[in-house]
Amino acid sequence: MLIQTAERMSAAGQLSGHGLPFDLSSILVAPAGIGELMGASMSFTRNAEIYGEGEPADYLYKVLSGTVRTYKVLKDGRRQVGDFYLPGDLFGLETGDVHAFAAEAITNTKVLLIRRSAVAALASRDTAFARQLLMVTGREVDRVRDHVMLLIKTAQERVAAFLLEMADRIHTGKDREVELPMRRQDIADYLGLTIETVSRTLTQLESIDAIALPTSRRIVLRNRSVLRRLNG
Amino acid sequence: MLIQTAERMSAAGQLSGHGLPFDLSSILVAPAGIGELMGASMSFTRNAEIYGEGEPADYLYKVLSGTVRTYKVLKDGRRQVGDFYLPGDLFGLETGDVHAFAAEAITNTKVLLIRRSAVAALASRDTAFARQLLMVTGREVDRVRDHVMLLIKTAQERVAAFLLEMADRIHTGKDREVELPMRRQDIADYLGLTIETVSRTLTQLESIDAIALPTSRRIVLRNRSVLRRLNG
DNA sequence: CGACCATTTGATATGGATCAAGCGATGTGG
DNA sequence: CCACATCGCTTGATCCATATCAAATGGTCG
Repeated sequence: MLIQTAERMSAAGQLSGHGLPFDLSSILVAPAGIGELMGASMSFTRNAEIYGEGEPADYLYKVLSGTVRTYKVLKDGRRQVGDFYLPGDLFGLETGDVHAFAAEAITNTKVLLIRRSAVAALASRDTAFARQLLMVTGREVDRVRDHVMLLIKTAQERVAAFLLEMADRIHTGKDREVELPMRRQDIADYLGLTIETVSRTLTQLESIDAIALPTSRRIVLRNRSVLRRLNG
Repeated sequence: MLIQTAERMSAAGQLSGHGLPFDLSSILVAPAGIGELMGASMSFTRNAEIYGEGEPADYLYKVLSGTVRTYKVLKDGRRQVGDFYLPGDLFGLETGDVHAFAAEAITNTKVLLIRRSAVAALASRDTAFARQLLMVTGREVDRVRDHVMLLIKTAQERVAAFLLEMADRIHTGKDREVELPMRRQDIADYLGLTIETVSRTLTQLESIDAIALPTSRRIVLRNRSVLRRLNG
């Protein structure tokens, strides 16, 4: 990723510069926009790479708008999507000094960049910030563990769990409906299935009236309890 | 787990009581035994429960001797082993206030107990400690992510990766040989396979001279590069 | 020695993958 | 503004890796 091309703001400087206790929640949970006061923001078009696997992890990112996928590709081309990130979500936080997964924009996406060095500096100065950072990382552990639990389930269970999760995370007006930002291939690679199996499973869920598919991306959750029952 | 039955030591008291900078590495990487200076130690026999899923997470644990498995059981009985923990490894560190996975001793096991509240207190006082805690949690994220990558591979690839990992982590005298502490069922539930598939795959790896099986638990890595090549 | 438990091996079934086509929506150039 | 190319998705037919069901073998301990 070329940082030079970004519209840079005073961001990282402010982050590491002030001495006041810093509330991490402004990065983590504040509505998109507030965080913009302290970080360069950058835009990516559909399918653009935000960073590659193995690149130096100098920044962490907060989604301001759009959707992001992280993924890893095995030698033979199999791709595993690690997670999807929606507005307000933080991604790119790594243990090592390089990114273990690559990141791409699924739709046109705007992200806030936060210097990793600034985060580290602040954490070593501000205990409350450090605690929040630890919490965020801990939640990431939980999410990845949930992903492991997902991958041992049947196709029906995986797809049902995926739909419920997305319905929870994507806040549209009506809460019986989800507009999925990602393609079937992304879903398949997240769930460890093929695109055909995902498609067939959706059709099948439709046939038992658990969902409806007005368009391929728009999904109506007709019967959440049926979907929930499909979980181990 | 009933703490009352443990041989208690001054441990947690000391941990939270002193004001000196505390080196987390003594908990994390020091040889088993050193850590014992500050924590209750407790012993568990083969298959004994250390804590159950959903129990309050008041302690975190360091393996002094033996081996531990963490796991979760789905409604229908399918079991997923989260990870195996060997001497020196830390487990039971949670985001929430309850354990997301249960923990059991695989062999007779001795663990060091560390009060979570003491860890939290120390982290808020000692920046270096907090940083190390974050590192440990970050490494956990990496481990779980690796587990996800494992679960999308073929049976051969999973078993090969498992053997290589165990050979790296279990330090016996000779490094061509591993003595596995866990049963086939544990391996199967870790890899998301059945016990029969694990067994057959081992037999198959033996037939191509990648490994030898002097006994069912003892595995000789005859040809590491073949095993490594079996990875995506 | 005998009972039990762990592991292996064998026979068969099956869920999801693969291979292959068709269909619908979207966008582009004429 | 239409015709056609492209892309994303669905559907169909078949295959295969792993699960399931079943039995035999081996190892351990009272």
